[in-house]
Amino acid sequence: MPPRLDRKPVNTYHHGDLRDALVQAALAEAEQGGPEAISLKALAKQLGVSQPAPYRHFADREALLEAVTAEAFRQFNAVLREAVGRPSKQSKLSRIARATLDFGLRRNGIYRLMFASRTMAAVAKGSELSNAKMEAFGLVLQALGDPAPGFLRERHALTIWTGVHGVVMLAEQGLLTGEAAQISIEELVEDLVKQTELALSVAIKAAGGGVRATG
Amino acid sequence: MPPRLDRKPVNTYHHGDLRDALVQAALAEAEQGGPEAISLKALAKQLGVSQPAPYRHFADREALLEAVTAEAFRQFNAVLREAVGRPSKQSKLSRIARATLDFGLRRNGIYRLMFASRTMAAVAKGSELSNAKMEAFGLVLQALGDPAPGFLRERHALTIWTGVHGVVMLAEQGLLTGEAAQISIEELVEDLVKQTELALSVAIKAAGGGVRATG
DNA sequence: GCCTTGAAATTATAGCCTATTACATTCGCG
DNA sequence: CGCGAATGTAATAGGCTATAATTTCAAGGC
Repeated sequence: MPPRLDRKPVNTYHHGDLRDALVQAALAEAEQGGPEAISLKALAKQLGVSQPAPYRHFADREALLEAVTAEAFRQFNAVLREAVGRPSKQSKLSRIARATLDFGLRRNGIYRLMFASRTMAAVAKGSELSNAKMEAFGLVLQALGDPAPGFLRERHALTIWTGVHGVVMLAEQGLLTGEAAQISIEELVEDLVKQTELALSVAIKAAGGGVRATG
Repeated sequence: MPPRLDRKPVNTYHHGDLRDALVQAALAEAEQGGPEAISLKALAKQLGVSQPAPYRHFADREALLEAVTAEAFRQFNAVLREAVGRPSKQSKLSRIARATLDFGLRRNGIYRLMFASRTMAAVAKGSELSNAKMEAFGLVLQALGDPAPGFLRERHALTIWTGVHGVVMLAEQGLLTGEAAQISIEELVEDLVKQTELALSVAIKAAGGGVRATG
């Protein structure tokens, strides 16, 4: 673990905390223009160091993206936790879905970094990134509450997860605006939540008897 | 010097059909490595022309990507039409969903080009690309059948559309494999379809009385 | 049949970017 | 204080997009 020092732009030759500065700056960059907007060279210039300096801290561009994505997931998870914890009349599931939608639309560049870039594909299982990702999914799972049997919860959590993801991605591409969609995006997500809750209640009722195991 | 390609052109200096050759070659490239694998320089070399040659036919890289995406949508639409037309015991909706899933997983590079790249975002409304996209959505809409009132159909078509999209994207990122998912991807999509059909039937029943119009 | 003309392709070049190598500087610990 | 490890720099190679100026070719008017 690299030591997390306080922010110190003091030094001249040694930056002090270039690694963290790079991650933060890259995150800001991605927020504007998405993953492809992250340029090591530009970041180095912005931070006042030479171009190759970042390579002291990251093997290559992909390694930086991975670290940035991990940080992004941490922020995302914080948002989800807040949404779950907040007292509300709405169901936890609805709150999670809305929070995700909101994050995905408002901070779309970062969202794409997390869910729509090639970065995640080849990431190791025990990595901090992988863990952060799993935690996010765990929060959705949790939001479905206790009543549902394990495998049902997982299944419906995935449905919500993928559904909201789809909405965000397509909305951001303009595929949900124009002639195609006279429906507001919020309504769409709300429908998704209701559908899932409906299906879940039906499934629970039906599962009173024997239940087949998935495998 | 380089042997003439398998396409039709017979000419030496003038390629004969460079534009189309570029689109086809780029599509093949994207099939392997996704949108980011498309390099004008590499394509030019592969086709035996100089690097700047492609710029005679496309203003910039983005313009090529747009043309390639349009072609990809044409192929996708053909697959969907086939799925809808094919006689089957399963519902049209289910067939559409499965066909989309299959396309999204098997030809993932192309799928990402269509649905997960920045290309679509800034595309004009009347363009061939935009039209091809709308046609795809229309096919989903069609698959929901007549029974549902217009706005309900649209809403549920979007739910399916976004849901399957989410499944494909997350699956391809490995977010649906490992500890998280003991559920098979196919099951997930099947659930999605059933959920939608269930919700649709409930909604239709409920809509027997007054129906509010969506803005 | 020549000869102009414009489309298509070429060479040359500029400017980004990632990444590596070899060298310089600073930190911090004994 | 001094030395090694960590950190940063300069120089460089190579890939990419894109533009400018030039050359080649095909075709139609005369």
